[in-house]
Amino acid sequence: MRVTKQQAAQNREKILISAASLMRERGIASVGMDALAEAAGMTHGSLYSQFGSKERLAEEAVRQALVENARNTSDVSDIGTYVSRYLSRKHCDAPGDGCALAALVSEMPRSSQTIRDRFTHGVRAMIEHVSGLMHARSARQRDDAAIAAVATMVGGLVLSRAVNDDKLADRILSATRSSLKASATS
Amino acid sequence: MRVTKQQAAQNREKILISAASLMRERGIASVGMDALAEAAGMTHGSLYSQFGSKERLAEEAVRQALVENARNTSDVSDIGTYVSRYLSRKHCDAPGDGCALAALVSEMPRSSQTIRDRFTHGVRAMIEHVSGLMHARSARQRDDAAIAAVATMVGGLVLSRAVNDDKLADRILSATRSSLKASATS
DNA sequence: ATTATCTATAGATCTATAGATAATGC
DNA sequence: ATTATCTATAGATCTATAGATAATGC
Repeated sequence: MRVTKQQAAQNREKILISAASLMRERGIASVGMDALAEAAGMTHGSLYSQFGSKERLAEEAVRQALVENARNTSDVSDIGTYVSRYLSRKHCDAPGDGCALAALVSEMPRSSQTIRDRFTHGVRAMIEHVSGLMHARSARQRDDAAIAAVATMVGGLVLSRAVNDDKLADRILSATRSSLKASATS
Repeated sequence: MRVTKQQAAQNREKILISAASLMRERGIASVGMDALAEAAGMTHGSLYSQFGSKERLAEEAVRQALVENARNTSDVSDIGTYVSRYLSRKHCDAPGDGCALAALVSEMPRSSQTIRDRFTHGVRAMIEHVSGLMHARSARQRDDAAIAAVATMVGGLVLSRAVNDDKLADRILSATRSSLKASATS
């Protein structure tokens, strides 16, 4: 049942992409190798021959999710668009395709150093992106404003996903959006 | 090995308090009944005779954690103090004694309805408390400002706990603190 | 007699590995 | 000959239950 090198590389990509999505949806620790294998359309034995361990697969899947995030937001060049997209119903309802920081942030205190390092790098990347969209005079002020904006976006998104009431979720999204837009114009 | 009714009630309290703390530290799903029993100084069989299932224990432990939160913040009557305490190094380093919303928020999308209902109630309670400390004219404006402040606090805290770099963690805490204090005086 | 707790264990699930299979790659 | 994948299974862990124990509560 051996496949071509090319096919094996494609399978690896497929595993990574589906794992990056599934881990954001269900959590790294909570999702099993069987579920990850099924999502990729293979048996779990194949995941082990490709990655060796769940930890290794998780490391690569976190990298994959962060790369997807960077790619999906690279076209955004103004803070209003960034905030509107991030704090949208669509983003709220699609954790598997959404921000890896919001999806994985709570697991980081219990994650390995390698995974936390990659996550931390992703946090810095998001802060730098948002900082570049800020209008404050000094770089320090822009960074501080960006950090606060990132915290508000991540907090607003995870809270809107957590609550068991759609109206409250929408209220959280709209209140955080308008707060960020008000502070951006001041 | 039977104990008095009073002792049994005390044991139940002890289990609840240590479970509320351990679940905030390690996550509801990630902590096992053995670990919860050990933390309470009992065997896991005792936890089952007291609560029947892990789900039931988790439901009560989430309630316990939210009650503790309400009690710990009931004395705070100005927004500056609230923000300073919430976004402090001390709070960041003590998830087991800290805000249940920040500790459990990411698990809620995968939690039972009962647990999510209690969590949602806790979110409303925090918003209402913070709203009462806001200076805006209308109730609607105060609520919106409170929601945004809660999102910034929760986001800032979970991000500072997640990153693998103490300097960045401190920067996140201080930037979110100053952002919230600036918006409170405007 | 009732019951809070403990011990032992069942059954499910999870990570991981060994060995077989079958097709590629040299 | 090498290797990507699959099958079968080991070993650990996790939730849960049955039955024993021993002291309370009526």
